[in-house]
Amino acid sequence: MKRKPVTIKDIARLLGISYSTVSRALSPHASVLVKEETRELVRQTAADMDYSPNLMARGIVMGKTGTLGLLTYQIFQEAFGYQTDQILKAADEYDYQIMMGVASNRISKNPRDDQTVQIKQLVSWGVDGLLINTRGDEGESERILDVVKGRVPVVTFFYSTPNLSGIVLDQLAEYYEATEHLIKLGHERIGFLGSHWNDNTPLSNQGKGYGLAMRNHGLTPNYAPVGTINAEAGYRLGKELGDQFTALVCRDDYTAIGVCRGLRESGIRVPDDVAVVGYGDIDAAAYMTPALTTLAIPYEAIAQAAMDLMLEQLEGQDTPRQVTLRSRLIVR
Amino acid sequence: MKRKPVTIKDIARLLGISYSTVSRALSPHASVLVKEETRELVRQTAADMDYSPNLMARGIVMGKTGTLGLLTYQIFQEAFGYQTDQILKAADEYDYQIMMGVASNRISKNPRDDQTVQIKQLVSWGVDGLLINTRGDEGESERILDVVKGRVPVVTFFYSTPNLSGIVLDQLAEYYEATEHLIKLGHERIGFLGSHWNDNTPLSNQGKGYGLAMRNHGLTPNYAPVGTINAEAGYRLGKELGDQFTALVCRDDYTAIGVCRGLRESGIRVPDDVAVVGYGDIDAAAYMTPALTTLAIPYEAIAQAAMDLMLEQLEGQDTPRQVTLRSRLIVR
DNA sequence: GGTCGTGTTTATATCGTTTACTTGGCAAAG
DNA sequence: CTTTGCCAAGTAAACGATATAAACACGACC
Repeated sequence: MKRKPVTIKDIARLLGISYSTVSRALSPHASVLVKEETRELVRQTAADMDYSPNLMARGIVMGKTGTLGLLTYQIFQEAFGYQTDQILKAADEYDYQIMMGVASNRISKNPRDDQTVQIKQLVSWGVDGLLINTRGDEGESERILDVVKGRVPVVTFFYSTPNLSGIVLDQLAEYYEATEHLIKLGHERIGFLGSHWNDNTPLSNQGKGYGLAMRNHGLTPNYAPVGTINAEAGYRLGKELGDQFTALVCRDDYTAIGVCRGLRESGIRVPDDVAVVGYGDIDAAAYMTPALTTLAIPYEAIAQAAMDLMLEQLEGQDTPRQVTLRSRLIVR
Repeated sequence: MKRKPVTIKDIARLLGISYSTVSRALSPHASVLVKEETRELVRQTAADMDYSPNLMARGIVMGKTGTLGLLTYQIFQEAFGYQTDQILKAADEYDYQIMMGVASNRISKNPRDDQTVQIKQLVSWGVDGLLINTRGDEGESERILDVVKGRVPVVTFFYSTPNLSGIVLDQLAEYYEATEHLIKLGHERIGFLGSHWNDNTPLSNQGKGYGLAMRNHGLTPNYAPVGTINAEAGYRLGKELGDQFTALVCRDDYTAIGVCRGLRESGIRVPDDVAVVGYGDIDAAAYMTPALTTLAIPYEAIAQAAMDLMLEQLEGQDTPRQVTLRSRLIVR
């Protein structure tokens, strides 16, 4: 029972005027010339008829849509929500709509969740620009460049992408600070739960920061690999660790929460026997017992900076520029 | 330096054939008749030229877009991510794209985060249907009906919307079960942290279920109001409660986590002195100490059912139908 | 050799907009 | 009384696709 949508022509026919006049009257650009009287009449009847402009038609003739594509992945993490919320807000500030694409790790019938496929989709939909939450894997930058092919401006955020404008989180510095914080508290046997510092990927910057801090203070770094980001993985690890460490630096809050639980189940007290540092400052982190010391990601600043870089490119600037931001250590 | 996008005409010109042939060769509908040889040639050159179809143009002439609008709010909650992820998956299964709109409670310069404004936007973008995460506030159903005006099929989920197809969570039954669980454990002084059972909104079904269970077992219900869903609110409440109760039923996991913390700060042991039940089964719930007993929302089933109802309507069926689902009590 | 059928391609209309270009009025100026 | 100028409204050509109907080969058949 789908009702045929009301078009500009329907309004014109009803009012007995040409449809270009209707288009003009309804135009958001106030500069166009229409008699105030007819404009008011058209606006009124349009509202009465429940007219809503066909944005596809508008987009096709104007060559732009006022819409930015936002591409993320691993949507089910809390961090995702915070980041997206801030980006929506920042985009809104400049009158841009957001069209979302999600490239998960899920295996789908169609390979739609592939990052490149999602990018193609968004470009095909005519977005004016692309905001991409990078995952930091090998060759990501080239892959993005290759599929976008300069058709739309791109701004990435989270992990560094050479040759593309983007926001980078200086995880090396962040983890250096977090590790040093633990060292200053007197800890010596500090472990790191995440990617190895010798993997030459952006992901390993966490480990690099940790390793650097350790060595700079004459301590030996020691890491345990963690694959996926969830509490379960941390939990299993925590049960195995025993009393090997007096402090642990984790790749994320979920891992941290899991590891706390795992340790406690092996009779180790947190934070008395082992101090744990997370990453992300999820809502639960502050209120769990014990409260989790963690690094708070500057979601709002990231969104702001990303939007700035995007507008810059939309206005013609086309040499890529990187902005570096830092998470704040929250000691609890 | 935005490169002009390649169109079907560009390909036709290059190959010296008419552009309708190109359109046919590139058509996803295999039924159209083109010589296999030319089809292959066109496909190849299209790929070489980095052609990507303009989905707006396609949508405008076909009268449909293969896209469903997904409208949510309070995106920063973990539940949102899980739900969205499942919906993306279910939609993908039937070859539908998702276009997201987010109506937050945020005050914006433009009233874009308003539910009705978002719906209008999505409809203007030509979505074939609308999946709406309801918030359960007064008159929501009428508001949605009024703005959609039958232009596209609608399926809601979470809170009941009369006259619209939708998935409803039977929170009354869920909270009855959770409360009864505590009663069977021997608790008598059980408090409820959420909306009052006499508010005549869908939101109050949690409280109704709790209240009913209490009275059915000869106990007196006792509730404390909680406004926003976050740990902070629960925390403040927890500090005030003292040893008033031996068990607490909460409107959500965040509140539960906060209240645990608050109680503990007033010297009350959880779960020894007070048992706490949450709602949502967020990732941290299972691994915090103590592990949180909670109600797990059936995200996947909701997504599946929502998609079923949507397809039903897309195929012509237009009498609204409601599907009721239940969260599973997870005792920890 | 003309008629027919079959398999491909091409011309053309259309979708709902915007916009450059015309046209029509009407008052002020020459 | 014609010309100029200006404002408002109408005409028509895009935009990038799909779809329907018409044109075109080309061999088979009577």
